[in-house]
Amino acid sequence: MQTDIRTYSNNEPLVRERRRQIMEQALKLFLAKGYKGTTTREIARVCGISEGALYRYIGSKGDILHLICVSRAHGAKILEDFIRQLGDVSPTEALKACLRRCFLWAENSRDYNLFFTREIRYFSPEDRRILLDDQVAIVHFFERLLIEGINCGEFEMENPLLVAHDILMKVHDWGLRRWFLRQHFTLEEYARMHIDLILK
Amino acid sequence: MQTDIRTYSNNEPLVRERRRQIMEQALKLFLAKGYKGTTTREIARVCGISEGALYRYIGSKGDILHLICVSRAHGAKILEDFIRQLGDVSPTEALKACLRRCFLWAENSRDYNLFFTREIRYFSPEDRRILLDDQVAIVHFFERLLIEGINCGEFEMENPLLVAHDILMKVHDWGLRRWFLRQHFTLEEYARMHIDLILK
Amino acid sequence: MQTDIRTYSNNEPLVRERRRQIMEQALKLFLAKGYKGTTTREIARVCGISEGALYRYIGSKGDILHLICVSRAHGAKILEDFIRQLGDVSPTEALKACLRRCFLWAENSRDYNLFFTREIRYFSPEDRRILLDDQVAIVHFFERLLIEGINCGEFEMENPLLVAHDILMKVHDWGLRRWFLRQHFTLEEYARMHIDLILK
Amino acid sequence: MQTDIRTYSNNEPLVRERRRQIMEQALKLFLAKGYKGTTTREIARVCGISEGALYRYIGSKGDILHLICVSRAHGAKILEDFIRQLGDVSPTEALKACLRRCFLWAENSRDYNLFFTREIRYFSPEDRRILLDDQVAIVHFFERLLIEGINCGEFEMENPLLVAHDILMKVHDWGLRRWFLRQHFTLEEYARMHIDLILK
DNA sequence: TATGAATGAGTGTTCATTCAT
DNA sequence: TATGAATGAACACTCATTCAT
Repeated sequence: MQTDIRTYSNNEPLVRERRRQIMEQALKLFLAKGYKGTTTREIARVCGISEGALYRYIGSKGDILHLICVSRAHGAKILEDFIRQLGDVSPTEALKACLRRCFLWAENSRDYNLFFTREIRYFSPEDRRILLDDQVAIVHFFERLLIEGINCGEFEMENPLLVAHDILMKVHDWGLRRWFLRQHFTLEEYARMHIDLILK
Repeated sequence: MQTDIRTYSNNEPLVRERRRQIMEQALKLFLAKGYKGTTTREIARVCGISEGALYRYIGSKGDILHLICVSRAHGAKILEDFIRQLGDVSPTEALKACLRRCFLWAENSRDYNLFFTREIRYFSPEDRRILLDDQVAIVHFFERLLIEGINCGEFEMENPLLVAHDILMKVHDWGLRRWFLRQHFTLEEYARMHIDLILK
Repeated sequence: MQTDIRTYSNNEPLVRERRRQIMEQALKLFLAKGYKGTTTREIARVCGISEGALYRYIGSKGDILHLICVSRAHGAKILEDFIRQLGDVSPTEALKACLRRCFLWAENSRDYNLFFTREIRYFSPEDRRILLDDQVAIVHFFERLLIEGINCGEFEMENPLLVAHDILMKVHDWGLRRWFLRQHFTLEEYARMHIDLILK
Repeated sequence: MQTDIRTYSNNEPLVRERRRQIMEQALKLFLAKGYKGTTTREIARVCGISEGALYRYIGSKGDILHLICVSRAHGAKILEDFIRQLGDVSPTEALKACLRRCFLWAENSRDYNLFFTREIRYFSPEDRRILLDDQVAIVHFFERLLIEGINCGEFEMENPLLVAHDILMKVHDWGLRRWFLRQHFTLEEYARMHIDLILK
């Protein structure tokens, strides 16, 4: 029974910080060797703590997945916050800015997105739901943006949902196929070119 | 030790056929439960053979990954063969046909592509190289096609490599994000819309 | 998942025999060191097999408890069978014979009874039910015998249930406090004296 | 290493009181979850102290067993004290009173007796000796009482040791098989009936 | 003196691989 | 050749005990 351990000092900043460290280190290992291919011993070692200490901060190996999930499934929220701060701009300007922001997010969250794509199977059903819902929310965020632009007469397109999905795909791609893209483009170039392409 | 087993009856058609069966059955399990989450016992059972017999056809569990790799990392080759059979057509027509062929391939190879994406880390460095090279070859195949079209004056674009990469991305996407796309499009619709989009 | 192992050759006599051996050896260890104090490693070692082999025959350490339970919770049945074979005798004779049989059972099942008394906590609720029910059934078996004798006028007693319970208690005691009783009585003597005492 | 801790403030009443508390609380847990099934963390928590503080009062988990042993293996002494206070009464009266006292002791010490029976194996050999010696002393206490009565001509029996042992057995039984007996008798009834039975 | 984080050997269990039959 | 029982190192996780603060 480890639950008692995790609850009685649950919110202390020190514990939260430790958990963040564990999550960060574990993610690196998971990316390099796979979730199943990584042992708790290795996680403890790269964190510089003993196996026993590891279990002071997590309840089980699976808990690390949950920590990763809750700390990173916020793509849609980031965009919503971003557009709110953007103020009153034309749909074209808003789309451009959001796309740039989204590519930046993909760059920063590259490891997480890669991990979610690869290891989605090992997340709990609830966490899986959260992860997928975030993806769907991002698509619908861009769809709304596009529809607004269409209504203003700034864009013209047959199927805004398809284009919105295409955007998310490009964004992910920067993470997933970076090994290839990096040889040919910087993020700046890649983002600009795709923005041009989408806006035709 | 796998080498001694694999050498003594390496080319017999029966052995090759068995290996294909094992690979096919194992892949299904790997997709459902992950490579590490699948036991050799399960593989033997779904193949209808004993655990001992399994090791007559493979040298180790990892060998199955190799079998999957060599039997399926042929995307570029399929396209080359396809275009050869296509005969003498305009770049636009060739591109359209190749795109359609490529979406079809993505549909048929969905499981394999998904598997490669998720479990790439468990492949040997050599096999990883083979897999990545095939992806690069597909991109360059489309790049050549696009450049040909530009030279003929049929297409016009800033960066054919970017567009070529975009194509591969869309193709993979049909497999990877099928759970979302299927709700909104059929493969036919999706292919047609993207072909239109690319050709503007 | 070990269940698949246990099911496909479940009934083969060899497997059953192995299971019996494991149960027997494990019980010895459990008695000497307690259920929780005994490791599966030790069980495997005294059985002369590897840890992996152990799990071919049992699904978990707890399963051994179940094996012990089903193989030994038959005290009431033994008595019923015994009295059936006894044929037509007077209640006094029947009681005498059954008491002797029951003391013999206690002698033979000493380890099991001791184990049940000590480790009842670790049995599953279902097995616990089975074990307690058997005890209750033995008490009621003797109660019936006593009531019969009372109705025939052969015995005379205030509360046959109390006496029946007293009998079971004495029987168990031969097992539980043998270290003391053995110094003073043989089983034969002990049984005879208690039979006299009960029949007054 | 427990010795150094226990020696330096061994006799301070505060320390002794703490130890008593720990023993009392730990016993409750041991009874509910078994000795091996109870963690030192749990013991510390129910005592309202930290894990580190626990080790100021005990040297090891096993020490708690010793504390339980020395504080409770006094059945014979209780009876000796009781009979001394009883003054000058007939053997029959003395036996009756002692039996009643002993049933009461069994009722009050039920948890301890149950614990000793179940977990005897985890006690040190020395403590085991102490516990068994107390049992033997109780039997001999009653044996002496019975022999006295026989010599006075008040009782008549073949083997007073057997009867003495039978008494202890009945006494324990009230604790061990209480789940069954409670359904049919109160302690009062049970004691009275057995006293009648023994005195014939 | 008291705390509770840290330790690491040990637990039950799994599974790729081997090998007697 | 085929079988499946056997192996044992490795896994996720636990807990009595220690020790810096």
